[in-house]
Amino acid sequence: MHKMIDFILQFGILNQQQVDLLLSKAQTIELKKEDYFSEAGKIPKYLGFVIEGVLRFCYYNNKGEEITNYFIDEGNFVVDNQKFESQIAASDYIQAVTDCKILVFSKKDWDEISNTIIGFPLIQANIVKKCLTTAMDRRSPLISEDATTRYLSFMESFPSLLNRIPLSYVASYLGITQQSLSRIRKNIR
Amino acid sequence: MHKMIDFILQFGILNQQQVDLLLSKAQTIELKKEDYFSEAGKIPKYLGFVIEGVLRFCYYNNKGEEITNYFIDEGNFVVDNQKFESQIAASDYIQAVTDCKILVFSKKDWDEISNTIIGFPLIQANIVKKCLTTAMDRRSPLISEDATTRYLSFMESFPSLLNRIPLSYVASYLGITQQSLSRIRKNIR
DNA sequence: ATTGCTTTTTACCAAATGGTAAATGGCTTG
DNA sequence: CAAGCCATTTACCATTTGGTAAAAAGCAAT
Repeated sequence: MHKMIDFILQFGILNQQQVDLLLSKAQTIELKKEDYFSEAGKIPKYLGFVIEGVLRFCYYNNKGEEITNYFIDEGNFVVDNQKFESQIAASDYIQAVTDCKILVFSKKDWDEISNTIIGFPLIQANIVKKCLTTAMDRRSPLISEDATTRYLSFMESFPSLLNRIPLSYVASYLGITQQSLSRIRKNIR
Repeated sequence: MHKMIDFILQFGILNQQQVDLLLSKAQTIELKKEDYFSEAGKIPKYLGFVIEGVLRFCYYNNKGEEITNYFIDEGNFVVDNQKFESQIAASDYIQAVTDCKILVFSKKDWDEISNTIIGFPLIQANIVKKCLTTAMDRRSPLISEDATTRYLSFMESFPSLLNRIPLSYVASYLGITQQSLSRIRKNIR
């Protein structure tokens, strides 16, 4: 539980009463591998903080290929930002890559927290900013480099994920086929 | 001037006095093509709103190649977010691609605005969120598609830029060589 | 240990992209 | 108009990556 509070406290100060309010609203859910946290076409129900496990953002492109956009692991918030906030149907799936334990807040509870704790909307906006910036910094270099460099860069971004997620997801994250990634790993060894 | 106010008003309400404060702090600067708005290794001086012209974010990768990361055109804020806010040396260059007219705020003035107008920090955070989300939505699809699709997607993202910026910048934005882009354009015709 | 299932690696050839260099086209300046 | 400069296009071949298919390896259940 406290991991989440520590995370939030990086972005603003909360007193004990406010921490208690937050924790009182949090529910724990468990997802099995391949379960969806939220689905394209549906309005996201929850904002979550990952206690254990790995999730991925993914979607289907024009050609029907499944593309992995991003990974989220322990100690991070997982949420379809724009869509949760405005309660609009999502365009991405958020799927458990491993079994997951996630602390979640419903939209209603989250709004109540936002309305009760002065300054919470700013804290929240700053968390989102941080997450988006990190995502951007990880994702951008993947465009202008060759596949080998992209894979090395992935390993730097997500060192703990390497042996926990299928190669096919990594390949799609890197924008190459699984076969190419396999070949690249062979050459690196 | 009003374009900027309109932009801000999407994210929160300001009264006339607050609008006047903002405008009183804004200075207009002009950049010639290829001038830098901010430079890698230097602390960003300004936060700006582009009145006229196009700028690009770029950096040099390990191999010394110049990579264009993003374009900013009229009607948008241009700022090295994290770095301006925390006054840390930037890692990217922000360069004028065409002659530009930009409304700028110094860090000192911007802070004064933030401290004076209640709720302005939240407005600001929401603007940044919006810009980052847009950037992310434009940038992400570039990874998992072939070069032709990436170019088509670029044209959708920045329709007004096509005939205003050198092909080499677009190519680097798309992660391909100028020659490949030229070939792709030929095939599309 | 064996079976069946899934993931990963290989292999083969086709297609796309990179790298070097030269040709073309467009624009500015004298 | 010509000369010079820069951006863009082409051409050529080497390299990388994709697509299809099969083999190998890992893993779980019996």
